[in-house]
Amino acid sequence: MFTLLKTEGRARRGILKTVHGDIQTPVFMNVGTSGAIKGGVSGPELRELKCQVELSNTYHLHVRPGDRLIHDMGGLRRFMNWDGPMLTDSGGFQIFSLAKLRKITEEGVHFQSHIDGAKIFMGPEESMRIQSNLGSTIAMAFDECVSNPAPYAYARDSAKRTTRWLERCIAELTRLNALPDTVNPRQMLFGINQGCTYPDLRIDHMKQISELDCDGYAIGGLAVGEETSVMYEIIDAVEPYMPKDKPRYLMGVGTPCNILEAVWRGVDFFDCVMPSRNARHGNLFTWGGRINLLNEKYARDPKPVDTSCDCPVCRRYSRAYLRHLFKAQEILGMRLAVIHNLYFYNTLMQRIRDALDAGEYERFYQTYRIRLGERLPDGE
RNA sequence: GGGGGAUUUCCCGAGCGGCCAAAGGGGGCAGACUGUAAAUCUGUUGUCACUGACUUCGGUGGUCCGAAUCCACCAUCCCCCA
Repeated sequence: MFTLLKTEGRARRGILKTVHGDIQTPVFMNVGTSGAIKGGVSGPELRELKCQVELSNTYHLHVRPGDRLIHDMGGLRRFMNWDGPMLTDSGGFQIFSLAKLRKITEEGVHFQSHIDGAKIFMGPEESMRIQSNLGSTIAMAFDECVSNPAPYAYARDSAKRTTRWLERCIAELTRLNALPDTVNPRQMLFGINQGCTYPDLRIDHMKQISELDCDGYAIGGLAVGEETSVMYEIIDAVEPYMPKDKPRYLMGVGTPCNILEAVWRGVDFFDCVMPSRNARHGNLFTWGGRINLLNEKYARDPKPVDTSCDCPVCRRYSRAYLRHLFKAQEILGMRLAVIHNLYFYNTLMQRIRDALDAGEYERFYQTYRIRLGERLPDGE
């Protein structure tokens, strides 16, 4: 059940009530693909980092350790000790990211496991069965994430197939939710809009899937090769056709600026590997801009990563120490960096919500949208 | 005391007469990263007046049109014999 609390222009402030707790939106979901945040942050620790929703992946967990095993262990939330809401991605993104290891048919997709080369078949029904076994709060429809740029005819045919797959997902999940040993019998389903960079295809597809009764709608297939300006144009084009009373999720996005822009355009849910991956590579976000901890200029810098941040890392450690940990390849360095970046993203969302509550989002957005993408100026 | 082997750019290490400012690692410096095959990938790493010039391969002197590469002596290190 999604409740819209307030709007400012197209920007929305809402709450999604779920069986695993309420989700205050706009929200950023913290990515733990294989049932763990890379860099070593545990489920319970996510709470301290103000994480509301954890995200894991159907394909990866099916390959290892197997979704049936996770079902038998009580579901992924219990398995990884995360008691809040969880969203599972469907495996559709792996059609894009593992493009060299798969073959698409109407029925589904044949993957070659990136771990051991084993043949894996995943169609809408398989994806729903796996996600049901994982027991996530929200399951994502099995879609094809197409790499941009793509030919018009391919984009059109692929989007049509994604619609047919969505109908199959709905039928299968309805059946699974009714089974007696289902981990979460009230698992929700979000449909996914596709159509590459073609506004007419995007709109047609959105109109079609909005007639199917999903619990939320995602925009997929963006930030996969096209210019950022094109991504915004597509959101602008498709947003008017998204149901107002359901949550909207921009999949895989993005930078802090992308999020500010997309909230301004009416998006409620986000997820991205950026805070964790960049952290592992020494790239940290601050309210004054990005910093690369590996830079020599931080070798003797006693300041915290972000002088205005109250995360567990900024309260205790200097840039110099973190840089040393990275240089010495101590895993603590990565872990602390990931903690900071996730806290930053979750705090960014909290401040977005606060600004919306106060009716001051436009000012907030204009203040930060450029700054957050730039390098932290020297000496700050 | 006698015999043999070594010494290369920040480090390790290839090179054994011209195509060598010198392979490949490491380290250093910088950049990328958007529903995670990513603790990964890319660039760069002698100096400068930088599509060219200059200095460099333990030291000094030599051979040669030309030497990191050949010769002599010196220095340092390692191994074997006494």
